[in-house]
Amino acid sequence: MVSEEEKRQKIRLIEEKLKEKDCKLTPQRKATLDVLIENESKHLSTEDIYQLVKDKYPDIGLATIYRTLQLFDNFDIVKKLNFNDGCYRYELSEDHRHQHHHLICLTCGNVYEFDDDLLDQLEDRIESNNDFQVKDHMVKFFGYCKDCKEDDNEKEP
Amino acid sequence: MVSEEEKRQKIRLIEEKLKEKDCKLTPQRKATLDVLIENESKHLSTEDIYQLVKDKYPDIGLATIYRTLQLFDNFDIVKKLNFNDGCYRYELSEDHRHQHHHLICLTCGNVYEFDDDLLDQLEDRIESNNDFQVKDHMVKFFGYCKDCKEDDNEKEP
DNA sequence: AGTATATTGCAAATAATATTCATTGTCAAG
DNA sequence: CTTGACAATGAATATTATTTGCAATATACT
Repeated sequence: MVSEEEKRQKIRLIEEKLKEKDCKLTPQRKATLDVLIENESKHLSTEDIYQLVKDKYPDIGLATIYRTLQLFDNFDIVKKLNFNDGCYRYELSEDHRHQHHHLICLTCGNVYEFDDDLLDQLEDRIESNNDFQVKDHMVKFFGYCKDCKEDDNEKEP
Repeated sequence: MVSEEEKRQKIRLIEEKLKEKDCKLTPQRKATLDVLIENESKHLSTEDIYQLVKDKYPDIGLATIYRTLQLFDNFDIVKKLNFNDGCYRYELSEDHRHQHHHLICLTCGNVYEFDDDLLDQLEDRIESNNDFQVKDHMVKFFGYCKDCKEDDNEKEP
C-alpha cells in the first residue's frame, strides 16, 4: 500500500501527462484512477472497475469506463492484462525497470505476482540479436500454485 | 518447413493423443490441422483458419472451427495467442524446451519470433522462490522492428 | 447390420466492447 | 459574464468474436 502523499503525487504526475496531450483528468477519470490506485495488484476487470467506480460516482456510464481505460492504456497509465478468462483486466503501470510478472494457476485460476530482473538481460539480447528495439514486455507463467500442488498430493498416496 | 514424412508423423502422434481420450480426428479436424501445419509461424486468427479450411472442406461450419481449436488447445496441440488485436490467434505447440516467443511491433503490428532458453533459468528460479510449479510460459515483447526504427530515424534529422 | 456415442452444421444466444448522438462541462477569448 | 469551440459524457444501439442448443449425421465397436 502507498501513503496518501505518494498517491497524490502519482495522480499529479498522471494529470500532467494527460494535460500534455490536451486531455483532462475529469471527475469520472479521477474516480476510475482512484479505484485503480486503491486496488493495486488486484487485476480488476472492466466490470469490477465499473462497480467500484459507481460507489464514488454513481452516475457514471459503463461506456465511460471503457473509454477511460482505453485512454489510460494509450497513455501507459495502466497495463491491459489478459488471463484468457474472457475479459481484460487492468493494473497500474509501474516503472519499466521494476515490472512484475504473473503466475497463473491452471487449477484454481488465481494470479500471483513475482519480481525478477532477468528479463532485462533478455531484452538486451533481443536488441542485439534481432534488430528490434524493446520498449516493454509481458510475461505470464502457467502452472500449479502451492495450494493446488498440495491438493494434488493428497490424491496420490 | 517440415518434410512430408515429419508431417505425417506429427499427425499420427496427435491422432494417438486424441484417441486416448476417445476423441476422433475427423475429416474436419484433420483439415484444420493441415491448415495449421501448412501455415506454421503465421499466427492465424480463427477467421483466417476458417477461410483456409473451407478450401479443403467447403461445408465446414465456423462453430466447428471454434470447437476444434478449443479441443486442440485443451490437448496442447495448439497455443492460443493474444496480441490484443481483438481476436485470438493460434499456432502449433512446440516442444516445451524449445519454445519461441514473440516480438510485436508497436508501429506496424507485425509479429516476429525469436528463440531463447534464458526463460528456463527463470522458471527454475520461480519454482524455488515462489513455491509455484511452472508448466508453461508465454512471453511477449513490445517495441519497434527494424523497418519502423528506420522510418523513425528519417523523421529526426 | 445395429447401437451407442461423438461430432457436425445451422441458427440463435451471449458477452464484451465500440460507437452514435444528443447533451453537458470546461475554459479561453471577447 | 457570455460566447464559442471542443472534449467528455450517458444512454441506447451496434458490432464482433465466441458459445450453445439441437436435430441430423458420421463413426467405431459388437
